[in-house]
Amino acid sequence: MSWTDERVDVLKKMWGEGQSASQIAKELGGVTRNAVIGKVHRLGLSNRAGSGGAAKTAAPKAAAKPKAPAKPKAAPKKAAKEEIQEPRTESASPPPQPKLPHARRQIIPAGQPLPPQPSANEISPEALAKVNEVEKTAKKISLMELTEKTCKWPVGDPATDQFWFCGLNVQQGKPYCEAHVGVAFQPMSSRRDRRR
DNA sequence: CCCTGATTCGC
DNA sequence: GCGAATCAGG
Repeated sequence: MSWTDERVDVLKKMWGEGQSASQIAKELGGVTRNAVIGKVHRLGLSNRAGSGGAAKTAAPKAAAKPKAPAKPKAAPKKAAKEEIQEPRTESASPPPQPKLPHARRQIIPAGQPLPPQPSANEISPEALAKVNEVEKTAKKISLMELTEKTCKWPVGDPATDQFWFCGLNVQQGKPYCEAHVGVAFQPMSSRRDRRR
């Protein structure tokens, strides 16, 4: 596959939306995430920030990279050195789309085998909000569609057909997606043992 | 281990 | 220009 206009377009769009390189690669098909990233760089839109910013996983790395290759697979040539990078102040990036802060609380029929919802009053509002968001965009997969990589967070009442599993990509290792991990695994904070 | 993006460099 | 390999961080 080559980078046709349309494909580049999709790339730009998705990258602008904050999609990950791998996601974009999957979407486009025929390319790996490396290809996507490489293209992104060549297009000059490496960082999605731009405004004065604070790039979390980008900036501070730009420097010399003294490799000590134990695998002389390629002759370590000294490539042209990039002098000083000019932090262009371009603002061609599309404005982020803040979701409406709908505090829509959905009353769940409270089955029994509901996920470990630790007294839903001490969960950080942040996490809850996030979960609510997620449940809107969840893939809503069935039991049999669960895989090692799908969030296994159940939603709805198992007794009704209004039941499904989140199905989003799991956070890594964990059984839930990031959002659900947030409410499922509450750190042991705010749980002060006021007893006694 | 999974994932991310960043960089290098042979092609 | 392209992207695999690699690096570096979470």
